[in-house]
Amino acid sequence: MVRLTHTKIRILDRARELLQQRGFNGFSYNDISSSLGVKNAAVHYHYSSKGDLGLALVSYFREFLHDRTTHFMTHGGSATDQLEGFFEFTMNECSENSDLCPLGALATDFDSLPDTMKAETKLLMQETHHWLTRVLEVGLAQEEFQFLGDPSAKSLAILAEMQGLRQLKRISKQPLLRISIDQLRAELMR
Amino acid sequence: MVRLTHTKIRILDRARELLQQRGFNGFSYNDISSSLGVKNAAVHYHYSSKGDLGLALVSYFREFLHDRTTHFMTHGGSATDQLEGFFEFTMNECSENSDLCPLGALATDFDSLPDTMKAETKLLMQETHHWLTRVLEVGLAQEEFQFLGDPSAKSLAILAEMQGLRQLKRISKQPLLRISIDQLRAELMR
DNA sequence: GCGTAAACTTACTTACTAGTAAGTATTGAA
DNA sequence: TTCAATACTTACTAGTAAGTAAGTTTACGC
Repeated sequence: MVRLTHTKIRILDRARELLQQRGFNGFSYNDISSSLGVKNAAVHYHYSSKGDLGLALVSYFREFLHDRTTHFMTHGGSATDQLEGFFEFTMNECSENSDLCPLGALATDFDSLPDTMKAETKLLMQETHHWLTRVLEVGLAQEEFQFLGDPSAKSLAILAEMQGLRQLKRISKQPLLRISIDQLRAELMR
Repeated sequence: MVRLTHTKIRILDRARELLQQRGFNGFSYNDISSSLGVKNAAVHYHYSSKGDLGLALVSYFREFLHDRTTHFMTHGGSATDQLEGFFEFTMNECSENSDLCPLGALATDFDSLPDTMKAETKLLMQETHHWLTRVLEVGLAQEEFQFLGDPSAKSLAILAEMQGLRQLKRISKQPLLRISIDQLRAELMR
């Protein structure tokens, strides 16, 4: 018999893929189970309701963000490195299979999400916003960046632009991100 | 007996509301019929399939865009007026009930849309992009605007930012749009 | 080898989805 | 006055959604 113990991890990863491809209301327990070769009830065994699964998903995104940014947030570092890392990550995730930004995928279905998921999604957004704001603040202080307005507003604008571009890319099927990131870099960097 | 002849129009308008609130896969024929006080089959009478309804919806958005921009596209005019009209419309639509941008609402569910809807959505995006690009071109030539990069890339960035902001606003429940539009204006206008 | 817990499957339920077939009321034209 | 089209309703279908109860297999500690 082959090992099955990592089923929970596989479920979460498949759910993540499906979320970023179809939105939270766009996939079912059956979509997950059939592609993993297990039964519907196996998914319910690990995540008793779809709300539980969704909550675990958003928590995963929060942890991922935390892991990637915690060193910068506690010890500082180059703002350019952080921003370039963000751009690179976004472009990789987007080019592979046109995955949506998690926040973008959750936003459309936001009204129908259970309250626990809403709260967790709000935290994910706040933390993402907070991190990028900090990057811009540091970049401004270290004279790596230049921009008008305050860092909080500018970081939100950048996040919104990336999120929107990843969605528009699915409609137009063209590599919109490369050009827009180049332009953003040109505007931001001295 | 009260007049019912305008049922088709009411169906389309309610479907538009639901699309911008929940996405295309987030509402059912029953959601429409029950809130209009008619039966499920009445919706099917006017729009035989959900794909038909969706196609009519996207066509409606295209017509709306065309009506609002045709004078500028054929006779020219002030680029600032066009841009301010766009900002004002976006802010009104967004503040009323946190409606999503149509393209944003369609993007998440894009993969599952019927081909006819995909094609029509692509046209809506192209036409929106083409209009805003023209506005930026004219604004640049008339020295109303200033920005880096080419107008096509910049207009896409603006559209993506607006779309993303309207989504993020639902998560944070805060008036993000006003600040971001102010900032965009400050960057763009001389 | 025995008991127990973890990790499932089988087989089901209830609710809701898009969609349809057949019937009914209303309207306007010939 | 009849005919036919329009605009529906009633009553249904097949498919799929999330969720559950009860049984089965596997691994491990004792």
